[in-house]
Amino acid sequence: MGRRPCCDKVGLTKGPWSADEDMKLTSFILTNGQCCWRDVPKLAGLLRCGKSCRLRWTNYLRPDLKRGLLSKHEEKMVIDLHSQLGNRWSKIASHLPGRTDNEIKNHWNTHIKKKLINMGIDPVTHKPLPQPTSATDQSQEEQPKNHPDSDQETKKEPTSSVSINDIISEMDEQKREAETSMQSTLTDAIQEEEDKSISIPQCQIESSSVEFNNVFSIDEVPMIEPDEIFIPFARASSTLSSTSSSSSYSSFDRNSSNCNVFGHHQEFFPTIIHAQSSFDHYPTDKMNVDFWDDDFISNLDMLMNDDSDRNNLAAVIGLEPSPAQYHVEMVLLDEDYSWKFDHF
DNA sequence: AAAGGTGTCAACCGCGCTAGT
DNA sequence: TACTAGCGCGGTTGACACCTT
Repeated sequence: MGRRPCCDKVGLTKGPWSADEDMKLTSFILTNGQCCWRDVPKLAGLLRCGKSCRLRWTNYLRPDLKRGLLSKHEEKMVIDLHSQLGNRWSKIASHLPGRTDNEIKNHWNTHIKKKLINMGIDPVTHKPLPQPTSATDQSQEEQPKNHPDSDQETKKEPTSSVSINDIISEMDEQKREAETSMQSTLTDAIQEEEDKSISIPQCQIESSSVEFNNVFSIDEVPMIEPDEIFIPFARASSTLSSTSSSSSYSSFDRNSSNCNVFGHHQEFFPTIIHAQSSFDHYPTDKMNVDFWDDDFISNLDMLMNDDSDRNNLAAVIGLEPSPAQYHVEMVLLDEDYSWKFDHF
């Protein structure tokens, strides 16, 4: 037996809300606060059911809502939270002030899901797809969800570094040839850069034990605290990776939110960004500063998408501007999944 | 310029959970 | 304990905008 309808639908308006309805509802809520939703339409003079009023208010009229597309760091948070919480959109939304569950759900279904699939990552499990280009993989998202449910949400399935390696090594195989050709030129540029001392206040500059090999395991990547995020400028060459532990690391000025990726150290690519992003230890208010600053993200985006920057970069290191030679990937790793950005 | 296809997102639907009686 | 009412959630739909041919 189905549940009784929340209200008598006879004579009630459905569909898009008019400006007049919005105004009535808004002024009512602002004057009286949120009370019993069933009574709201009656008291506000609306021919809507209470449920519709609640939805309209929470998803659209609430004054604290952010409008517009999710920023990159919000998107990243959504992905990370989804890997931990599954399709619990309201839980995810609670970590993103000003965003609604509906908005996040829509964004997930229309944007993020496709991105992940294109990256060869299963949007349900957040693990690499077995055969990323196979058409049959598309159907995987139709499979029953295997997210941890509520009593399991803190449990994490161990990520298989081998499967991640499979994907990455496959990609690396493709870029190895191109990288080889630029290796000798890069060596000179890198040596020159290593002679410089990069010192930026408040920036976490440290050597990394991570080896940026063609194939790397996330097990080899040390977890760091969010406030210790650094940007290692690994060379776009596997054979140069062994020098990364002694190389300089560029980073960005946390106070000014200026990223120095392009300002002074264009010789190097940001290859790996690694952050422990357990939100249990990473309160939302911290997400608005430091690493996830929009300026920083947009600068990275510029590097990854702007041909002129690539060409400038090529000029600096004395190469012909050919995107194929700079097949650089930016990988963000988490305990549960790896997230590959576009590589150019 | 028009038609068809695709993407986006606000809104709806129905179920589950919880509090009250 | 059983039932009801209300709310919140996730899944789905449909209208509109935009894109492609």
